[in-house]
Amino acid sequence: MEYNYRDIEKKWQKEWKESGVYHVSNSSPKPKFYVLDMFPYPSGAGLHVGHPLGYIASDIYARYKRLKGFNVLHPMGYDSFGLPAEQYALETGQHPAVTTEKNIETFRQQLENIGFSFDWSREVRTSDPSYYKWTQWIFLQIFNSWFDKKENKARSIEDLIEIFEQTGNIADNGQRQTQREFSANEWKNYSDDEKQELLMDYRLAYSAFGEVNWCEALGTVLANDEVVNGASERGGHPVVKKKMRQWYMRITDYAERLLDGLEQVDFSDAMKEMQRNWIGRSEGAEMEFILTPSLSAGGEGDAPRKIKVYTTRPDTIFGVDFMVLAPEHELVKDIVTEAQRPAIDEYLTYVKSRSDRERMAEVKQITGCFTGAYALNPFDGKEIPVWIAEYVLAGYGTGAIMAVPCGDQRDFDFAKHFNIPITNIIGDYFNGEEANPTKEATLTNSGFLNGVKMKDAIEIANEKIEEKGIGHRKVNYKMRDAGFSRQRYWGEPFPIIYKNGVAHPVDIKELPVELPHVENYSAGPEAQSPLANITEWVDIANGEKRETNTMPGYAGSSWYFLRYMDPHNNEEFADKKATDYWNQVDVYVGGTEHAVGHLLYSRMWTKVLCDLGYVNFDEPFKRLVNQGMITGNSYFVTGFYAFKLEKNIDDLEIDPLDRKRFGEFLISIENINTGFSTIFQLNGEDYRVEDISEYQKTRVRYAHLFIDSKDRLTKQNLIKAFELDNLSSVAIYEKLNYIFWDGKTENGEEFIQCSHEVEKMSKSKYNTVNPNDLIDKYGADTFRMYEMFLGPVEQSKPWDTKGIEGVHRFLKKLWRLFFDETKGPIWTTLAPSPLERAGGEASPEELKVLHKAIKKIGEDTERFSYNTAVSAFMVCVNELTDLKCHKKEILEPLLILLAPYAPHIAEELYHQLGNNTTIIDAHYPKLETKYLIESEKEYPVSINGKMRTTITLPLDVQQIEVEKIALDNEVVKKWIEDKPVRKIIFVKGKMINIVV
RNA sequence: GCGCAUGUGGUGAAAUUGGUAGACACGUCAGACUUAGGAUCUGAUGCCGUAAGGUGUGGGGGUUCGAGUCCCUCCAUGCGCACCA
Repeated sequence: MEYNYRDIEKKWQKEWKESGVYHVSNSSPKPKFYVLDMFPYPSGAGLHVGHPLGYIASDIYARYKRLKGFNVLHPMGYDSFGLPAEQYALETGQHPAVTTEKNIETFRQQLENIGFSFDWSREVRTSDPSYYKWTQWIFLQIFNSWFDKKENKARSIEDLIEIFEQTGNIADNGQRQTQREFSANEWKNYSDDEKQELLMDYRLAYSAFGEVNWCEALGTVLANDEVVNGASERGGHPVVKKKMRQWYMRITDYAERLLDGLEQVDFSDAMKEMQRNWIGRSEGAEMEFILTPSLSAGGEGDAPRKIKVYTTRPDTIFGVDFMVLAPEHELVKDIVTEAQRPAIDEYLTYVKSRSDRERMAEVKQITGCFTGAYALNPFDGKEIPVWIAEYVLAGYGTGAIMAVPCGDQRDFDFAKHFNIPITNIIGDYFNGEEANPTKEATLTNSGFLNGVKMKDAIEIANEKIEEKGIGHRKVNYKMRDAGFSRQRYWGEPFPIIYKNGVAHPVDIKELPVELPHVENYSAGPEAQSPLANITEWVDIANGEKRETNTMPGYAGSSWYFLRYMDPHNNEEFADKKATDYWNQVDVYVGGTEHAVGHLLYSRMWTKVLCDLGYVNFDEPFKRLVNQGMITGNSYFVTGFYAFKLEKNIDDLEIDPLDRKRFGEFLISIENINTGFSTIFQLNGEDYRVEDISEYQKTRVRYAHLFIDSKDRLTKQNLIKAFELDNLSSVAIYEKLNYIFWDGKTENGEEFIQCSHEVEKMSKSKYNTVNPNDLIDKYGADTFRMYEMFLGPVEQSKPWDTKGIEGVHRFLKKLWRLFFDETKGPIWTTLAPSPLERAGGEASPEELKVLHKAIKKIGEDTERFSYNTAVSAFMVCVNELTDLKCHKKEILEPLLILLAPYAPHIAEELYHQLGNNTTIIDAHYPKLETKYLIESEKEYPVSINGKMRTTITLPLDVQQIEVEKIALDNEVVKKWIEDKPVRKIIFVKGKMINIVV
């Protein structure tokens, strides 16, 4: 009987599905365990080999925990709202719901092929009205909350209204940037609309005018984490700043708790560091500099104008040589002198003309302009010139800085560039060539701080600043409130209605606010969402209008892990009993790419829900395991070559989603023989031969090519490839005139040189491998084990199918322990001959092999070291083969060990052995250490730390004299002959070291 | 620039606490069985050397009886952040 993985896998997948063995109940006497995967966005591309890595890892863990006697929640669902589906709809007119449904089917089929143990009865889809009803409901809870800084938690907005009615917001003490301060009486006299407007400054979900990241190509605003280097993360389209009314999550209020919470969770240091970095906490002081008297606000008697700055280094106050305002700073127009006004206006025009992208790209370029105004150093009264410059950001701190050129490189460069004299306050630490940000220096030229070490001076300066009443200590965060609205169709509608232009929540009884059907997905008037076009939906009675924005992609994913606990509940987002029972996610497996997006948002939402009493835990994920990315090999062409386009790239029919990174367009040539992809990169412009030299890399997509050499593409081969390619995308090439050469080489052959680069696997790079192909060839069990065998789960690694044969061989070898090709079943429950012990009783060697595996595999599984666990299986099967062990007593426990890794073959053989229940009902084999203990052990003996020989001793020997060892060991005898022995060291029962 | 990782054979990688470096697998070589082998099995395989032996975990230095592991320093690669005051 052969190992027929196709039939076996099909049979058991069907069986598991029909019997629902993986369905899990919310009540069980067993302890609970929650193993969660980051649910996928069902893209049209389907799964590639990189996707399942984390799913397999978590599935192994879930299956392992079940066998260990836990009630395991291991669900899966789909993050089915999102931009790509809508972009696709725009192009094809297909409703996103339809394409999403289709994509989910593909995903589901691919996932089922791999044999996961998900409880599909708990599947969630964020685009399902019965799901987003609760997304909207949670949004309203957040909308109806404010953050009490004294209690450091969210509270109901009703509580705040009560406070306002009693004391107004004066007691608030300027903690919140509100439109105005008011007393209780004033509050009571405000109209309802005014009250609502004021409350908006407090709500945790609020709408406000603000600068947003506007992406014209996608027709929507984006959150900060969705913008990478001035371009949209998805699609790589340019992003500009724009003032718009938007919804926000007041995540900044949770900055401190999001930081503190990291102490309690088991995330990797890198992940924690990334989150800390994103939150960007810094301690410092805010202080005011008075502008010279001539610049007081109005006439003689008015209070002088002040510039408020933020600094983390108040100790350097005497080193301030100039001040810089962000060009957008509101004070600029007031303080500029007549003489400087033309220069300033010119500079402002220049700044406005520059996109964020340019600003970021040209960081090194130093620009700025003197305002003509001077500020006074509050301690020594020195006059300090005030400049404006791009390098100071309006959005951070106060939008103004005190510049200390001897301590800050940017300030130093600026001072050098504009010839501003530099004061040295750090003595020898400053060499005049570059700034030195040290804290070790002893201050000089620093008034009352002279002779004080900078480290200590910070505290002294802070005290002095507060004492003089010119400022106070302040903690700042880089993180901003998260933009929460999108001008798109395919997302959750806001449960918000405008009455007289004031936002009101929809009555909870009316949820969900369903997404209406539209015929046309293009933007509404004035860059509004497509929903704005459906007037019959927008306009309710009495001039009331619906909010037409939709929620961003991270809305639904910020709480889905809670919905799995009670997915069919129509009364609540989840029964409190269910959330109490399942509690935190014990193990969360997913990629690092969500470090600052999804993970922060879900942590915040959980904290809000916890503050409001809906759940009992305020960190959603107890332990996070980041699977590494599986990278693909992309081969780049590095020689000279050229493509000439007859048409502008914009006229080519290319899926816009594939046009990553600003119109570059990608073509890959796949070498099917070797499994490598060869990729060229073609800039998205018409270009001619002479332009080529500046392009180091060029990609070509979609031409399938058969070549023998993996580093050489000949011109002829490439032409052949274009001819051979019968994919639809060939259409693109028919519009291309390709010319490429160089290569004048040894034998005059024209060729293109390739170098290869390892990058993230993605459809647009054409370096993906579909798991179905591998499963078809080797089976799901082989695929699962191979993905784990590849290396540590947490590590990124290039995909390479070379080693898969080895894993497949292992499974076949395992099969042969049970079946002989000709004889059929060969396992024994009774001794086959009188010479062997009766009853199938296993020998000590066999038991040792088994229990060694139980120990090693159990430990490895526990710590997610799956690659070494797979190795341990191989060792075990090799040893059993050598021992010719076919005893059920040994083989059955081995199958249970194997079941998490290769569930199909384990299940099949388990049944072949005569079991009638599925393996899920089995118990993980108990480790009997007694089988591992030996009475004697061979110890390595080293002399002076160098391994020389071995010696066999009884196990219980803790100490031994050198002379005794020397008695029957020639090597030791020789070594100690004429030398005095200093000491002998017995190391942890592992080895013996003799020092002579 | 700042922060965080990681550097071990031809390749993917093991080595849980400082204790026989290279488990396991790929690849390669040799052999067996075969009409055949892209099936299966056996053996060899870090490097230098016929061998004895020497040498070896990015480079240099240190601690230790003993270092892949700890400390210092330099180098390389990857990831994250990036005018954040």
